[in-house]
Amino acid sequence: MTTCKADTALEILIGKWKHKILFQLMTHEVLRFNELKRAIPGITQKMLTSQLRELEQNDIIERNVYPQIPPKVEYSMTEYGQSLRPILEAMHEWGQNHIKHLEQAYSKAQE
Amino acid sequence: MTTCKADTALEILIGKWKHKILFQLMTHEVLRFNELKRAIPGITQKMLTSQLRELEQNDIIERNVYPQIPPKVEYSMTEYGQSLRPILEAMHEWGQNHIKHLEQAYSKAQE
DNA sequence: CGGCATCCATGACGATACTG
DNA sequence: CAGTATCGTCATGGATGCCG
Repeated sequence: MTTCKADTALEILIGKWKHKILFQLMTHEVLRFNELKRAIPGITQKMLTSQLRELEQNDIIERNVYPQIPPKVEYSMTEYGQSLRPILEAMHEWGQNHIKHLEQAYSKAQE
Repeated sequence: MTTCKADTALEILIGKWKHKILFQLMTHEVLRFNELKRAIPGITQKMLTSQLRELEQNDIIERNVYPQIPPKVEYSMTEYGQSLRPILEAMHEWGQNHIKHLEQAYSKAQE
């Protein structure tokens, strides 16, 4: 416990977009490339592609290519990827609470 | 739940060092500047200082200055900061498991 | 549709030196 | 002891254009 292995988890979640991608895939089961792109405002194709590749390499998500024209590629979480769910949800919850916390701190500063 | 507030939590944890600092403070209650520096190999003074400042601004840690020569500054987690503990621990645990997962994937690749 | 290749800006991070 | 201050770097992320 003296050494910190949270690095490993953070390495996978870090990046401006990865957790957002995972959130979409946690709530949608299966999504196509452009569905993800639409669901995540501001992300560029390049970023979406690279982040998906990294998540795929880490066995967090699965990439399914349908060899047809026009191409169709579906992304979904792997069973292993599901193990991240509690962490993501905990962070999500904590984040929401933190916003309240900030508001409280702000109103106290106004007194 | 459609929007992802995990951002907020990640913003606080992101950075190469913040989670390591928090881990030390989670396991040690109170630490002085140089104690932290020694406990986290590779970190520079500049990084330690800046990361501590950011955590302090987010009300995660507390900074206690003893006005004396030589100076003495102690850092500890705030009560609010303790709310991050479950997340850090979950990530730590997940990280350890992930290492095993990688080893399994590797040995399978060898078959 | 779902990419990849290229170029470019920014800022996170680091090395080093100095200070009350 | 616990910091600033300054400067340099390199990776991350972003904009754009082309392709099967």
